[in-house]
Amino acid sequence: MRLTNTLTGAVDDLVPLEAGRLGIYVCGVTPYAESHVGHAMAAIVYDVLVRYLRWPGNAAGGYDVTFVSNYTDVDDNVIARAAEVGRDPLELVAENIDEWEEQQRALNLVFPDVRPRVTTHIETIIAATEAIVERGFGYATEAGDVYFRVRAKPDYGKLSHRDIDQLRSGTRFEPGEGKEFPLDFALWKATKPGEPSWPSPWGPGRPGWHIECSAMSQHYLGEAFDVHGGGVDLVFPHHENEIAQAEAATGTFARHWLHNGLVQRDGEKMSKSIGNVVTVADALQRWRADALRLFVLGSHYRSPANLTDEALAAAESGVDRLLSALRGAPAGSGEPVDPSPERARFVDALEDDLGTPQALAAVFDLARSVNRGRDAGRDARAAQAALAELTRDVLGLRLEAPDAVGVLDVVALSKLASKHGVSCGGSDAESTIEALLAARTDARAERDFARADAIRSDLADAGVEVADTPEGPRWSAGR
RNA sequence: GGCCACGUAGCCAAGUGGUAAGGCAGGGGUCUGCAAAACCCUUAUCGUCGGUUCGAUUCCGACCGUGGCCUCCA
Repeated sequence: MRLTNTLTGAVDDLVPLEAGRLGIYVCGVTPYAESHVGHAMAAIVYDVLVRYLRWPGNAAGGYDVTFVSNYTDVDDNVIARAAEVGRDPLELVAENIDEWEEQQRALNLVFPDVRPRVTTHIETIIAATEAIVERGFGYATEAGDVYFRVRAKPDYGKLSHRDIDQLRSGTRFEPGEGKEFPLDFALWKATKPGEPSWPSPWGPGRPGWHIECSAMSQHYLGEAFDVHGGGVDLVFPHHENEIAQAEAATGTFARHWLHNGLVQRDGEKMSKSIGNVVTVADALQRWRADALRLFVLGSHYRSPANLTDEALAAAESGVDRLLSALRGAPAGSGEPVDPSPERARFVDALEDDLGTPQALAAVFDLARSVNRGRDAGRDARAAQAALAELTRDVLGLRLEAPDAVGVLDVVALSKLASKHGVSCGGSDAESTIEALLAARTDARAERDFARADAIRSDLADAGVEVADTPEGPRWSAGR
């Protein structure tokens, strides 16, 4: 598989350090506030990457992937936010993590194998900081802070492709207290009153930003590992600093750096100041998880994804299209529909820098083949199975018919039954609907289309869509 | 101000030195009692202006526009 590597600026082959195995670390969220669709986009991108890499159908026959993604559960943002709302920082964080994990389930995301948190890896982080200091890449101040010595690392800036001089000019890096150089950044921050802190060789304090990711990723994946990912906004300084730290401590680090584009709302940056942030909770309220996923996968992961109501409506329709192609599996006769051309295109697309838009095009073409074959009375079962495999296993779509009964109003339905003079066999929604449909089928047989259409339209008002098929009426509940 | 992306049909979005995937929406048709779904047909010359080339949407330059990073951020 080929993937764009920010470090080299090229599309590089993904060559595992150990044959058949891959270690992937993705920067997770800092759970100081509600998660937004940007987090969801990143999560979906790396979810599909991991699903694809594990999939036996990929060009390498499937990798054994270890997927690690962290929670930075203590940092400046967390502390500031907790103070703002007058809550305990760790409690606030726990709540946001719980909510996000519930949403991850709703989004059908594969959980990382390890979800390390800063607060449970303080020892690891202190050890990494000590290694950096011992090797001369870090220094402690009298105040009990520890800084990374940027000038000790001549290749600092190699990820974001900038140099130290360029960074220093034209910016407002403030020479912090005790810093040797304006660009030096904190590995360890001495505690301030009211902040969570842990004992360390430099006194009580807490980890700086950046260090948790280099320490925890190496802890779980080894000093050198395959892939490190995150949003483009993390390239500098976060990932740049991670590289500096990890290489300072161990001489090696991640080989392949992946960065996803950011979500925009109606062509504008999503930001709290503009007030256009769409939270995951909002999004899940308005759109199906499958539609959100289809929306994200419809543009290349490195491009910005412009979230508009129209784009999501299109994605919703796209989901329905796939859903209807997966419905029913007539055996048919004659030449079976062969899914292999689309399957090959799908694999080729993903092999080439995770080309989900083209993979999706192959999927939609396969859906058309299924429908076409089915209309022609051919055996479309194999094609349908392939479609289900590609969409569900690899792209992580659920493509389940909506949970019918739960959302229906039983009382309204039984009123309908009496309106149409139908007695139902049971008191549940399902049997009421069946009874109404039976009455409609009778009406149609008697060519009483007025009555048949009235039943259909009343059911539609109650949220039940009715479609006539050669096998008889089929109903489904809308969302 | 510095660094870097992007600008493709009504909307979203791929892609290529030799006249442009897919989705949604629209138009026409088939099927249906009528619908729905499905199927078939149909809808672009690729921001502007120059340059290189036999030929550019694809390469180079300028300009305009949008976005990202340089400070917290997926």
